[in-house]
Amino acid sequence: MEKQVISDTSLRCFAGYALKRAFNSVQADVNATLAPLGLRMLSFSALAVIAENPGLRQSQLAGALSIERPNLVIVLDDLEQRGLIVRDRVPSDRRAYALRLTDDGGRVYQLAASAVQAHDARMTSGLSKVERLAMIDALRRIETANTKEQPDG
Amino acid sequence: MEKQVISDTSLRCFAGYALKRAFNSVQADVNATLAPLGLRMLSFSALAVIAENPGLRQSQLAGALSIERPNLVIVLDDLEQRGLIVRDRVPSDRRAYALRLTDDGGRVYQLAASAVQAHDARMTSGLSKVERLAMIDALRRIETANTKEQPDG
DNA sequence: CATAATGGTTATGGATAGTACCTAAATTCA
DNA sequence: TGAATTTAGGTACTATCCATAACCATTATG
Repeated sequence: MEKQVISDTSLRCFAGYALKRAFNSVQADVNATLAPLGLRMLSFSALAVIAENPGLRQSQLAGALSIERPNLVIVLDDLEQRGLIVRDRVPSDRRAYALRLTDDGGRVYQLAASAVQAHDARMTSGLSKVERLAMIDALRRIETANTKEQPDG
Repeated sequence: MEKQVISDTSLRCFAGYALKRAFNSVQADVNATLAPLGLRMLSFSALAVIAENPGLRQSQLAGALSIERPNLVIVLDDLEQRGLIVRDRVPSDRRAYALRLTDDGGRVYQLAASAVQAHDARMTSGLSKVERLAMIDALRRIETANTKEQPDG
């Protein structure tokens, strides 16, 4: 039985198809990278933004990560139970929590950041520095292509 | 209450983060584009590859789409029930099915392809033709970055 | 003080992707 | 030929990701 080659030319010309395939590959690799630390793509992203913006609130974090608030709750529950973050009460607003990394969370984040750095370099090893930056810039423009910017009142 | 800006600089330098954000945006838009036709990203991709390779078998389609066989079954069941594809028996191998579009499936695929074409143009409207092609090429290199190519026996 | 808006949560569902396992049929090989 | 293995398709189940609706407590608005 000959393994005849299947073509997908009509899909290959779509940016979205290339995006999907590349993302699947990257996601599988980054999850494998983070699994030993008990993290996933989303929980690592959460740690990174908390590390960079200590004291931010959950809704701000959800906004920064472009996810809905309910989805963040589960992620933060997990990180909190494992002692990587704390939800401090905000004195001025008793509804809100101020998110911070614990010392342990900071250490885990540093380890994870190094691992993700290596992962990212590996995934983009076929690109020059210029190509890599151009691609990131292009992706950013795609991300905001259909973001209806409503003018501030 | 001032809306303080949350930064994600440490994540923005990762190609994978840009990829994830762009993909989420594109996926939401393409699903909204295909919803009126009763299709999703995956079922549209399946139609496209079947249209381009009439008579191919399910395992070949799964391989072309880089998904596992069980996940394809549900997609094909749906397309078959709606009369968009047929599973013809292969005389030379009674285990296998030859996948083909019906006339109706061909028409729906043409409509969907036009809609996706417009969607893709909209998503990449912020890019020049050269930038767009460079990005697609870069994404392809990322996709295959960690694909261990095992030499044929 | 009544109403609306906000922060966080719960519950739920859809889309995606993976593994384990089953059957029928084809292939390999002793 | 006949047993063991492989392959094609399918079933069942699970995990992740992301979204919406509805809810409670608190704060802001009028």
